[in-house]
Amino acid sequence: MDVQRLELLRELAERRSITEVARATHRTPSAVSQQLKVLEREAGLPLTERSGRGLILTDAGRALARSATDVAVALARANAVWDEFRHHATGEVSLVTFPTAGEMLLPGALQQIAAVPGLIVNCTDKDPELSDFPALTADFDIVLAYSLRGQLPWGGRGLTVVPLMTEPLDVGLPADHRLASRAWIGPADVVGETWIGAPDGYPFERILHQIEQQGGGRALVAQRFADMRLIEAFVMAGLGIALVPRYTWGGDQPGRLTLKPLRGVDAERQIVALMRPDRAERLAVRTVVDVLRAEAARVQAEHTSTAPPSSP
Amino acid sequence: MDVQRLELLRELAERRSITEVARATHRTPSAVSQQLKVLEREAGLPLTERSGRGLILTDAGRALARSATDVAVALARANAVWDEFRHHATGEVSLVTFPTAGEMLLPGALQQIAAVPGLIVNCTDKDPELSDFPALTADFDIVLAYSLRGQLPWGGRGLTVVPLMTEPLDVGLPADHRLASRAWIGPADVVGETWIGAPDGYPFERILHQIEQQGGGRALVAQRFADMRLIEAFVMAGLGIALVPRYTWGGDQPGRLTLKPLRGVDAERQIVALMRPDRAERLAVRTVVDVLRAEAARVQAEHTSTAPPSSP
DNA sequence: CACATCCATGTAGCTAAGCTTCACACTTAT
DNA sequence: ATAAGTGTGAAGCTTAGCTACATGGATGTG
Repeated sequence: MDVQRLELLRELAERRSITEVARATHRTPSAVSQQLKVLEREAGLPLTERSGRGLILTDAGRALARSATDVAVALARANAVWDEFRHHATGEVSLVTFPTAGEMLLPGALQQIAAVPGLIVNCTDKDPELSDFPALTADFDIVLAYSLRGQLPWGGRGLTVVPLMTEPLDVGLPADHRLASRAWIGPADVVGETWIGAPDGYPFERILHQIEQQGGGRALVAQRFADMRLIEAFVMAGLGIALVPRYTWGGDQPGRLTLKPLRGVDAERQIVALMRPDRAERLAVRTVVDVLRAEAARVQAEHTSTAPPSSP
Repeated sequence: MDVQRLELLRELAERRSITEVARATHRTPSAVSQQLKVLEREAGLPLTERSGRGLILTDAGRALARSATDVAVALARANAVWDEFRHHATGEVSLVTFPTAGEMLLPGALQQIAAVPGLIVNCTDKDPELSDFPALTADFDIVLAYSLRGQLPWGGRGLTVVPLMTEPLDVGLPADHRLASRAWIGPADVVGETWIGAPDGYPFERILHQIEQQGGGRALVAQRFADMRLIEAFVMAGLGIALVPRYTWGGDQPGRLTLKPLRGVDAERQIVALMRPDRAERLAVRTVVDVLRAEAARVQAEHTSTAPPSSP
């Protein structure tokens, strides 16, 4: 019933391999194996089973790992208590983001965080196609993730989810496009267009499918890019139109690219912070998340009041 | 942030002295002092303060101790999880009771518990006058306690309270008493009587005061005893009347002592199991409490159906 | 006022838990 | 078949945390 051992079991439940757990906890695989063995002996029943050259957890093992999370949460909360007593959220916080959210939120957020002494935030970006968002919570304190409405991939995993904002997805058009003077756009207007899409597996594809269904036709996807800057360049060159997140759009080249809201299709993405519940309790982590929420609200307010996309 | 150390701090919060904590945890005072020192250094601010030759906790220390309880609860719950997987509540459970509840509940309960292999229950009794019920939870897993309605002494301490039963307090009369044929009794009927009371400090005294207020007079308390058997003997000898818990009464001497319900006065006591929240999570403890609840319900049902005190 | 007592806390040393290193068995890919 | 991945075991070392003993204040008591 030692906490360290329970923690190891929990890591094993997430990382599926003793070698990975050892790497993550800066230990030898042998040490991890020995500790899990002790835990198993204490428990009195097998917690793991060999499967191929790896191993998997038994039902008992999974159940114990689940309650190990509660222990970790309580422990992290205790830690937060004395951080609050000292009035400073200290320590390092690691964060991954997908590119567009990072561009939109992180510069402003980190400027505010710089004012907090002793709080260090390490940011990285990862391409959302390659990455399984929930899995990243094992290695990062905060994972900025997005999902389209209706699909909620991070429900049953026991992760803490903090919504930051919901961002409309508009249609990006070159300034000289035939639809550039319209206030908004419906599926039928654009179903025949040439599109600059996202690679397979990106959730944006689902919206394109919706457009096809609602509009009654097939959208021609000429190119598939992950980088939004690249997509915008293609649109401005007149090589196609694309779905563009409204707030993320820098508005860099006024006159060469305009955004039109899409009606009749549920085109929104929800941007959230994803965390392991114990890490979410850390005062340093909570502080960063609060700043992110405020920054997201600021961005959203700025766009809705000053610059509706129909009349830039 | 080690759990062992947090546990020590929590013990210190309850026992107010390092020596006592050392005794309770089977350690040397020096060892306890060293560990608390480490914890203090980790926390970065003082957790204790010297006060006379002892010491007291600072605000930070108390706050940390509180959250240490949550950690202990989570840990105990994890422990219960694998106990449930093994389908047997094992281990030792210690229990204190006040005499009357012990007589009423424990024999039946322990007979049932004997059927559970590996579950050992150690019982003791303590006189309720001498004992501060909440304080006993530091040394016993389960504390059987009682309180009169309205007064709830175990509210803010963060203890787990499981109600077992509410027991009416009747008036015990000798069989040849002038009121022995009445179906029930009001305050005015008995305010002038000679009473066999409880020692000062017992909550029963409050009910006697209520009777005096409602009845308009003064009750003459001839003797004060704590032992219920003794009180009953005095009543049967015609030396006075007394408040007798209805279900506790053995009914030993039919015809020599009768119980009459008291109307117009809120004469009930609530019998509860009092536990430290982490101990309450242990499967073995929960099992014992469940048996106690069932036994209490059985006793109550038996009395209300077969033997209303007005017609024995 | 000295004395005994009770408390917390330091110092020295020992024990044992938990780590690393190395070696081995086993399973899958090339 | 060889190589590279997996988890596990035995031997040894490091160190966290304990005991034993000694010390310094604070509180009663002759």
